[in-house]
Amino acid sequence: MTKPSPSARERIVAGAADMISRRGLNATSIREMAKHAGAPLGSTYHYFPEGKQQLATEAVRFTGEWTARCLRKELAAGPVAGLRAFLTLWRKIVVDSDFRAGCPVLAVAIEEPAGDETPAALAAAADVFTTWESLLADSLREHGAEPDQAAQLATLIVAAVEGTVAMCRAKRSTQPLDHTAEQLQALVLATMKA
Amino acid sequence: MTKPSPSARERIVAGAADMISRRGLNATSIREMAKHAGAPLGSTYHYFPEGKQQLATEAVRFTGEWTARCLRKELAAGPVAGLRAFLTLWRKIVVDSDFRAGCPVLAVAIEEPAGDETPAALAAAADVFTTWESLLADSLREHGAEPDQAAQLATLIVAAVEGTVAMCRAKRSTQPLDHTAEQLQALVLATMKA
DNA sequence: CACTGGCTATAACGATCGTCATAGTCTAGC
DNA sequence: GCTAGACTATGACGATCGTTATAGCCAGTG
Repeated sequence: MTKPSPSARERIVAGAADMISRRGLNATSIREMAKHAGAPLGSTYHYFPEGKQQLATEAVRFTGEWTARCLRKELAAGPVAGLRAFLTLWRKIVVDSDFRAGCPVLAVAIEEPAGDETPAALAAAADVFTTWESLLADSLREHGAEPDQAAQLATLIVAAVEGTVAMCRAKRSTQPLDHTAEQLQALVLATMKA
Repeated sequence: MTKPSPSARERIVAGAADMISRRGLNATSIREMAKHAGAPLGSTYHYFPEGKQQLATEAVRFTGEWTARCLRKELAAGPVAGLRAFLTLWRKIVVDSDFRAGCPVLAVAIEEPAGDETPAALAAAADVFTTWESLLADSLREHGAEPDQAAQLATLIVAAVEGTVAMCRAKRSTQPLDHTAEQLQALVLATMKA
């Protein structure tokens, strides 16, 4: 059992998530993903026999789980801490990339399939959004929020953060994140108190 | 004939905005945009000599102005009415397209340029976001909101709506829009009252 | 009438796409 | 050593991309 420092497969998935978050799914070629991960093109189809759809699906799930893990850990200290961690996580991605990277889940959610079937990657994006919402909503409920208020606010948080990250990229400024952070934090506090 | 039907140029821009909102910028070819508008490929480069970047830029501006016009009109009846119109506008686009269309401004904002220069289309997207925010913030201020609260809330509204539309597409459900609408409406009311 | 300029029609350019096929290399277990 | 299977290397396939070039049509003006 070779025990890989990030195995080639993992490197490809992580790199694909990064590239998709910058250029979008359709604009990122499999050749570039392979090169970015230092892997040969042939390996890509060895690890992901279903091709680009499979790779995109795994990249979405990878980002979703990584973020969910971070969220889960910080939510132990309460919804406000979780919210702050969520915001900090995306702020770091935006700033570190000089406003060039965003959320690969959003990028995949926005591009329609060629045919009319629902691609696996889109379904994976929906799952990721739902997971994030559930984590936030559960924590809010545990801290005194009304059940439906908690669900609504969780949706608002996820949607607002995704939208804000995109706005920061367009404006090449973190001001939108500052605004959204203030408003969401106040709203979470108010919802918990009620 | 004053203007028998939208001119060929306008049809191309409007069609491009629609296609970009469905498939993303990079996945929409100029050939498809021309065909979708019933125009020959040659005409595209006649009307838009700078190529795809120019067409994308005009599509973003077109959507931005169309939406701003709608927003301006409804904001005359106050921030709550404006918010409701904004939400209704995007809900209609999502539902009428059977969850296949979204916001072309967001789609353009998310895709990085090939080189490292800032493409005109991205700058246009930033302008559109800023315009929408200003309309909302001004109206909020006119109705009793604190100036910085108004700016923050305006950013939150635009970001949340953009993100929510994307979530609705992924989930193939309007529930995210319902959640976001409730939360934002309550927040606008509370901000005005304060 | 000829002419001009906006628009169309058609074909081509090199590049790159997703995918597949095939042969070669490496390594673990017998 | 030898073989099986995991991985790499290489190259090709048809298609489509953004863009350009060139020739043709067809109003309106003189």
